[in-house]
Amino acid sequence: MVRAPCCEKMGLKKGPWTPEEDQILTSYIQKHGHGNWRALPKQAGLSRCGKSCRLRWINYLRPDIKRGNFTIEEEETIIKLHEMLGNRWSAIAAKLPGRTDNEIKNVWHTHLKKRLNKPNQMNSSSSSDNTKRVSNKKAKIKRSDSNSSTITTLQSSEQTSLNNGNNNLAEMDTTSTSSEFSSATTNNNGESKNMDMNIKSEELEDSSLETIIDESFWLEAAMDDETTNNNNNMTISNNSNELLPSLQYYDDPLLFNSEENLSFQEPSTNFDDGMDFWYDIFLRTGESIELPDF
DNA sequence: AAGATCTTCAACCGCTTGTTT
DNA sequence: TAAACAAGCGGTTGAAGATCT
Repeated sequence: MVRAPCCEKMGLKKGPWTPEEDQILTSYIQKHGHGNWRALPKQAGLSRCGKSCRLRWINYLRPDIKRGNFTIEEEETIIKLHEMLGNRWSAIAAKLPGRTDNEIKNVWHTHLKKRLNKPNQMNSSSSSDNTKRVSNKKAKIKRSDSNSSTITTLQSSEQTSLNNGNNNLAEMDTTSTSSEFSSATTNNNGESKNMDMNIKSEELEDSSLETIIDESFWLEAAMDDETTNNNNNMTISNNSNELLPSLQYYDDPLLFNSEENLSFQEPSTNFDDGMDFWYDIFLRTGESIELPDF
């Protein structure tokens, strides 16, 4: 593919947009829409490349853009979705109406990432939201290629701490920059399923939270967090066409609220709907999920 | 008060993906 | 089928403002 010449070589303007340019772009799109971004600047009379116009419109001028600080709920959502989706900002933005991928990316890098890396701040916060933030920090998505994805989980260590009152990550080699360990989960038939957990150095930094936070914290979190209300095991077929989860509930009333009735439907193979489905499953179970090929 | 350092975020860049010819 | 094109995505940059020393 031949790359389109950059703005500079075309003699087009770069850098911050002026209010006049904003006005021209806004009024043009309101009148004519944006059929072809490449042709738009010329037709609108702007000395910008189409790419720049598109970005300005999508990230700033669009009428449905939500302005102002992110709410706690929005931050929660970003954190949860980031655990599932990783740095797939556009996919995360799709779940937050009025927010752009760029904005979410910035918020993640400037606020949320730091916050999650500072357990003291989370514990000292007056808001219970931070408790949820940590307790929800159970899984990460691993998308090694476009055909397969895995939501991996830190819950095995968490589970150990809850069940045994022992909060350590004994199986992890925290001295290496990239470690692997496996956790065995049990399916309905009592069979174990090994789940690879590829922990990169950055993730290790995050997972070290679990080693710092004491047992009582996790007990509180378990009581507080909806994701631990249903502490299920899930059987997942290797065949992506047969991804119907089966559930096995723990008897522990502390961890499982039997009042809540879980029901499942056939997961969609459409990415957005499918992600909704698996995200919901993930929230309910906190368990690793191998995603199908959407 | 002023310079240094840090933080934030709009914008850019290069690459990938999807569509058209 | 391949090339060309357009749009979209995520990583990165850099200017401006805030905070620190």
